[in-house]
Amino acid sequence: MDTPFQKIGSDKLLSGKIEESIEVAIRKKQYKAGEKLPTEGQLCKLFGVSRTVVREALRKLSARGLVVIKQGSGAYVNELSSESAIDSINLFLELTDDGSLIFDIIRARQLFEPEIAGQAALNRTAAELDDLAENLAALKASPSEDIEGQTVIDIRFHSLIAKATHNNVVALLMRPIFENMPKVKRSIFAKNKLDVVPHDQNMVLKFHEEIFQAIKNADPREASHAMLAHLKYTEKNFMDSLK
Amino acid sequence: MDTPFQKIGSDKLLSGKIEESIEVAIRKKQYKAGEKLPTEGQLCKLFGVSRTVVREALRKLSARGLVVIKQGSGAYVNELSSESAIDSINLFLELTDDGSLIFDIIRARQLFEPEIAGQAALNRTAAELDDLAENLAALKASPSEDIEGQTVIDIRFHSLIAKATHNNVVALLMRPIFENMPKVKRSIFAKNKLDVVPHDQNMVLKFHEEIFQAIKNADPREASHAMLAHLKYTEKNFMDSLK
DNA sequence: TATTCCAATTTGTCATACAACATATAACTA
DNA sequence: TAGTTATATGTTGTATGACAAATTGGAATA
Repeated sequence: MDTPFQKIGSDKLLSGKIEESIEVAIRKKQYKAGEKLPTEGQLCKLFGVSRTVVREALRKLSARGLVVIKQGSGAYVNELSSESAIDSINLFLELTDDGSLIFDIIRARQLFEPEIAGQAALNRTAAELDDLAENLAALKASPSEDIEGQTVIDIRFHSLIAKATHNNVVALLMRPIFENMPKVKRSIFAKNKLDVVPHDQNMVLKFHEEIFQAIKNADPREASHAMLAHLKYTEKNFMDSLK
Repeated sequence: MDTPFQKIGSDKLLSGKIEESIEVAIRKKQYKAGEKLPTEGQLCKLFGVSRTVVREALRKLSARGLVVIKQGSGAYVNELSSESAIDSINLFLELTDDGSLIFDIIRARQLFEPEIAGQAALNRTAAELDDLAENLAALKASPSEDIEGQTVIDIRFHSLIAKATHNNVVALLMRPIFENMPKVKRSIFAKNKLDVVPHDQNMVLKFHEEIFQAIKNADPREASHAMLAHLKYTEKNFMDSLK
């Protein structure tokens, strides 16, 4: 029977309480990134619990990417990389994929990336333009049969643009989308003859160059437009491959 | 000294290996959502390790939201909610916030939400229109001093529109943005007199109604336009509060 | 000074015991 | 019989002690 009452100290388990306690300390930056936490033994005394409990709490924190545990050394507050957060999103997308994930990725890109390109055109620095130019050169130099390599370069191109918005939230949220691009690409080339590959590489290069020029020219409308054209082409390519 | 070689069995630790093994089984859907995993004792025999190791592996999986452990009962594959993934993103944003988070949130919304509103205008169902109408009524009925309550309703309005795109990726990625809206709102009203509150509530209501009408009329351009106007107003409101 | 070696510290794993909780079965009561 | 209450069993939670494996820092050595 359900009652209208909420659970109070919802995490009854000791390991949960200790996990939370340490997490709060980290969030309050009482322990800074890279800093060493007390040893397991010290934590046992501090909390008055067994080593079992402390270890399980630390394991949970490490699973969430908050701390890194080094055997023989200690537990350290993680130099927070976004990896665990992104992985978490990607895991969720993969497990809940009912077959629509690839389509959703393609459509999401069309919604978001044109605006991102426009914003990048307004905010990009000279250094970021250099990075983009270097990326174009890499794609040009890539052997046409190396699809995996081209995909890596392609992802980097779009990631660089997202970063050039100078908006951390945008750059972060786009990463799960970019990291799923290989799935789309594999699905395109899986059932296709290899003779279409060089053609595709040239087309991608052409689109990337247009986008780059617009961003270089600080022309948001053109950047947005070029990006949308690029993504529409990718979608058409994908749809054709389904037949 | 770094070597060019990658680590092979990167997770040397037993608990890590077992965690990965169970994770793979779940990803391959050999264990479906809600299903019970073998007991700790059985897993010990299966992997030939101690209970300590098995328990730590299960703890890590539970910290990542893949399994739920119930004392006295067993470990179950989690009906995957997106909560842990979203929490993970929010934690990262909070810990890496250098003061620009609120600004990035505001700008990200201006980039993404107009397009989302446009897409929602194209794809929304009748049921989704009903939900939106209900949400508008709730905002209208909300006591003007209940800012927290209005914020909850506000978040739900924008979440409903994101869902109405029928794009799971879009709906998921917008959630960290929406869940940070209270920070913006608190910052607006923190230094302001309370007499501006009713005015703001009326303005928000007006914008929401415009957006709703456009979505109802299946007019993507107008929906997008109304959404942008709404967000520009919010930004202005926020900027004014900084003085 | 620079290197090697060793001892202390710290985390990793194992084994055992018991407590707390959940579940199914049996016994009991109306 | 139906419903409730004990009871027994299985499962997870916690504690303790022991030893292995890795790291670290200082002592011994060249």
